[in-house]
Amino acid sequence: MTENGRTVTMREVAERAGVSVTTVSHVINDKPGVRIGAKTRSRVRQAVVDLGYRPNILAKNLVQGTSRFIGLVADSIATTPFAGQIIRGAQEEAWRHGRVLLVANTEADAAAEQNALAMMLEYQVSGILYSSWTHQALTLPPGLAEAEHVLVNCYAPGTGARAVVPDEVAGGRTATEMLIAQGHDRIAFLNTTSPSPAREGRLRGHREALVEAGLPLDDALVVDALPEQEGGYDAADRVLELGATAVFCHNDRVAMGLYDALRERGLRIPEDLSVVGFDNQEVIAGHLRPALSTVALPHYELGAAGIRVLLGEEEVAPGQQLRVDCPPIPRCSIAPR
Amino acid sequence: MTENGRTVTMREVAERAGVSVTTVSHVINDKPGVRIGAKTRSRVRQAVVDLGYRPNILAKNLVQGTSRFIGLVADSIATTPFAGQIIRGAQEEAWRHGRVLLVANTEADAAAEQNALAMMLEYQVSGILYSSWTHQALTLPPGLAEAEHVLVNCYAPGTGARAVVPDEVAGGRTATEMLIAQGHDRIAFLNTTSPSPAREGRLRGHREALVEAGLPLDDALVVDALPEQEGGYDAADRVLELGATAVFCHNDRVAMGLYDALRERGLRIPEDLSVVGFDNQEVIAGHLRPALSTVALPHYELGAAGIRVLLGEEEVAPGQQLRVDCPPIPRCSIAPR
DNA sequence: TGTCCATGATCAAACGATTGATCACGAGGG
DNA sequence: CCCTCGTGATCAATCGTTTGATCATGGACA
Repeated sequence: MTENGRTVTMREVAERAGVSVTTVSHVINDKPGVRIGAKTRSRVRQAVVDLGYRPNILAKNLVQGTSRFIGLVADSIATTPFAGQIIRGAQEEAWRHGRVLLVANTEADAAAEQNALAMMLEYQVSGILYSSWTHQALTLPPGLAEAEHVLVNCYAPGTGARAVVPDEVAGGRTATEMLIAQGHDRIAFLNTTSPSPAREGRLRGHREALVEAGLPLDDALVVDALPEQEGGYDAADRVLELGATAVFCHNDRVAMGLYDALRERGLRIPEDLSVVGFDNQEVIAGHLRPALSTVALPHYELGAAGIRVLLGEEEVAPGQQLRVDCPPIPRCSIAPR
Repeated sequence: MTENGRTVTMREVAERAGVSVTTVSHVINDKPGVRIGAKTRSRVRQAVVDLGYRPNILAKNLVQGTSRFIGLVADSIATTPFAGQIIRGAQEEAWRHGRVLLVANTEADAAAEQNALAMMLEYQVSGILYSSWTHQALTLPPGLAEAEHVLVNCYAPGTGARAVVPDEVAGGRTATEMLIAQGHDRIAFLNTTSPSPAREGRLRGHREALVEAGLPLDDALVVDALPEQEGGYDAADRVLELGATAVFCHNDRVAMGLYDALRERGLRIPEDLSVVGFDNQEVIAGHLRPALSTVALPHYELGAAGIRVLLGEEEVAPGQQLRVDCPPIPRCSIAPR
């Protein structure tokens, strides 16, 4: 719309420039292999700016039979700040490729999910990113198969769907190495109790790091903890009993709880105990005292990589997972032994 | 696309049902005032499901001249979890009205913003929501005026643009009242130092509540604090000197800092000091020990209300603001005097 | 003078729907 | 037997673009 409220069409531009719509189209799109005189070109360009013309992409999509839409269905923007990062990553990467993201959040509601998928298909999306805020295995909704799709932060065994997930194993290794690098050799691991790729993966990485450093594997040092603030708080005594000098917490919230418990016992971080978290949940990790050293879940990258896989810019075989690095975020909660 | 990869068009449905496209269109849209025999109807319906036909909304939009798109430009999904809630609110409300949200985040980059606006206009959005993650005054980007628009969590004085903002004054009053209700009469207010609608509004609301309760206005009780964790941490001594029994913190991060400082001094919340925050930043407020009582910034509602205003469902005069309530979120950090 | 060709621009058919106007047909009334 | 009318369905134009085919013009060349 212009100021007068009406939509300016290509025909109006053509009339003002005294040429045909075809010519206008050719000029605007710089169609190669088409000859338009220099002065005609500039006359058209002038008309375009004079009228404030904007092409109607919908019409363009229609005739070209291609759309620049990519769908993103997220299961919960609500409950977590993480989803926002996935969306942002996907959105910016899509943008870079001249695509537009159609976001739908379905709070784990199957009906809403079907609706969202139907809508996306109606909008002729060229592909769909199906994301989950927590790294997990899941079954795909019917309908998803009707478009090209890539899973983000989740995977669907046996479906042949390609997925982009965080590299939990490498992440667990990284966290542990951050502690080992400072000379710690008795490291407790507050791992979550609920089975998940995160639980298994981080544990494996943790062990790999210990083995690599020639440290003993002591199962007693791996203690169960609810993956929340309470878990860390409650596990504090156990950690102290074990005589650990450093703790790898399954996530930042657990670390937060541990902080509180230690403070109440008059212990200092990192002087008395070094702590490393996981997730890099900004508001927590960045604002604890001392700021929490942690390992980041690469949500932004997951979203962005999802788009790249969808657009074929990054190769992933059917049924395979692309594992994205979890980078270390050193802050102030680790001291040398 | 169906399994065979091709897009099913209305013509194919028509052929299979042995009728014209017109008839198919009429049946699918249940066009009132049009007569189609019962058996033809069901033949068409059957063909639709057989072929897995989905209407091409782009074509529909084109001929009808209306689009179901609404644009949302957000200045930073990146730096804050709040933006996510605005997006979610807008998205769900748009959805309820059968609209689709086109999200663009422009990290305060003017060029990106222009791009985003251009893109949205090309997609024939029927309106644009322009949002900021922090409640503030700002100047509108050129181009925004080309479509109907509503500002969310910000306002632009002198432009006549309608805005939806949180009711800071009422919020400040609410927070203070939560403390007064428990018998507190000497209440410190750790207010931010940076000028903003939040600073002025919450202070005004704070004062209104005191006056209403017949309490004295003591300017000494309003102390400056950086609106971060550090601000709260550093202000702890001052609060204790003042002999306040309760503290209203400008935001949850400030409260978090105050928590730390008090814990270090061996003081307990809420027994020794009652605390109320502002923002209801989930990860913080919900996970502090004790959980922080606070006042919520209604980000979800802001987004949703923005859509309603845009769609004319909620009346707001040009240049006026719609103020959205900031509801109290009682948790465990306030004790009776 | 007639032919050929490069140049510059237009024609017209699509894309996939919607929609007001129109048509074919048989029944009922006069 | 003709006219009218209700019923059921189709015709054809339209939305704003793109795009392969086509046309008009004038200069170079034989």
